[in-house]
Amino acid sequence: MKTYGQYCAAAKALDVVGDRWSLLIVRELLNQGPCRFTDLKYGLPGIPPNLLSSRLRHLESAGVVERRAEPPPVATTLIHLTGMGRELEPVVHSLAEWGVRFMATMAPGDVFRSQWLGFPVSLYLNDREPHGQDFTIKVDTGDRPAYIEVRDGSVRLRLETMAEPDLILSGAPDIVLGLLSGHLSLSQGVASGLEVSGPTALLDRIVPGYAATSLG
Amino acid sequence: MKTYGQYCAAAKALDVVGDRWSLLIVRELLNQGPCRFTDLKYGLPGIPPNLLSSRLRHLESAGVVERRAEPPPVATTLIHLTGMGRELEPVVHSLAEWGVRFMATMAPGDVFRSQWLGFPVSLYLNDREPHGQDFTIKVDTGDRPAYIEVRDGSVRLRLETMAEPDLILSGAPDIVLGLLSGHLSLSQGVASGLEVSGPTALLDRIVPGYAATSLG
DNA sequence: CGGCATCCTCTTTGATACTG
DNA sequence: CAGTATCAAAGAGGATGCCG
Repeated sequence: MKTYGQYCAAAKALDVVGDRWSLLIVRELLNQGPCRFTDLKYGLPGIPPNLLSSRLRHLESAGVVERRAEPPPVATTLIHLTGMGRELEPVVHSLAEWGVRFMATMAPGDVFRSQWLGFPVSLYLNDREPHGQDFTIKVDTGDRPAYIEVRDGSVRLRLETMAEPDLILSGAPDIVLGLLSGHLSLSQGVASGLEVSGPTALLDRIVPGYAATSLG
Repeated sequence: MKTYGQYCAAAKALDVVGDRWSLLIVRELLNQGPCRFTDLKYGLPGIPPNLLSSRLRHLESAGVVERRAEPPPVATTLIHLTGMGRELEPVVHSLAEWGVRFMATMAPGDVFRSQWLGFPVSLYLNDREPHGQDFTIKVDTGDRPAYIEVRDGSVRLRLETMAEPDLILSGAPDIVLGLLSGHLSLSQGVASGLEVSGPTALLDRIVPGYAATSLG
């Protein structure tokens, strides 16, 4: 991309990460951690491989990402965020926070990846009973499963397989999101095809307005 | 721009404001307030008018900006940010905060506009003596003058003409910025062509590390 | 496979000129 | 002042091929 040629901090930032796809590459590395080329491609549905390649070279030369040849058992090079790259987290998060307003309904053709649940989880969920028992919720949306881990008073999204979840949520991404954000009650979710197995009272601990909506 | 087709909050946000120039248009409206087409064009050096026009239409249909026909004495329509548009402030600010690292030197050919001093002012300057006397610094960088107003413990950038500033700073944008950010001492600034007239001790009140650098 | 590079078409951009 | 018109050049998107 051509630089803006403006001596302004915001324009200089966009000179580096303002190209199409660039901030989404950073999003993937923030959500997934160090990635192979293929992992990035999977997390960026729609990107042509030559563009991914070109963007990575640009971000690498700008010092946002770096490649490291990993020792066995990985046996490939992984793409990491540098310190400078991690400092883009506030940018990506504020964008996501602004963008949640468009998530009410899923457009036809929209693709979903489990790791994108990270934003709603950190935005909406917190543990109302920080000294209660730890628990785990498995979330299945058609992509690989993700896990909401409630532990030591914090709520985190995990992408690795976790044994014996206490609750399993299964359904379309927008329905699961509606439930987690408190915009949909459990009964509304179930009416829209959500399947729940396990003690639903656990949701009470972390979902905003859950008590209210479950009464209604 | 084609939508990313991803059911992800960050991608949805970029579907709306991810086009080239879009976030800079928002930057101008945040810094300048409601603008005429021509004011925007001046604050976005390098933008072709058809692109500005096209972006404004897109942002308007997305609900980020709106046009309002102003009564006399304005006698033209002004472009305003909507509430949704103002909520992009954290996005633009976090971008600017990330981008200040590229401001150490001004690239040849870079254009500068006074209103862009708003970011460094809110990022770097605060009043160390909130109960001291109010004062005003006029900053002249070749573009129209801007004023740093220190009043009631807060430091703000003003773009309207203000009478009788207590101090006048005059010099190239990168030198003025170096001084305001504390990366340049007063003597280094003067050695680089900065002209100062008035009681320089006032800078002590608001510039980070000023005491240290003025000693060194 | 994983990690790109190539080719081709289509859209967007940038620069300039022009109009109500 | 507030745009639209025109046009060349650059970039994006999609398919496919190569090479360890």
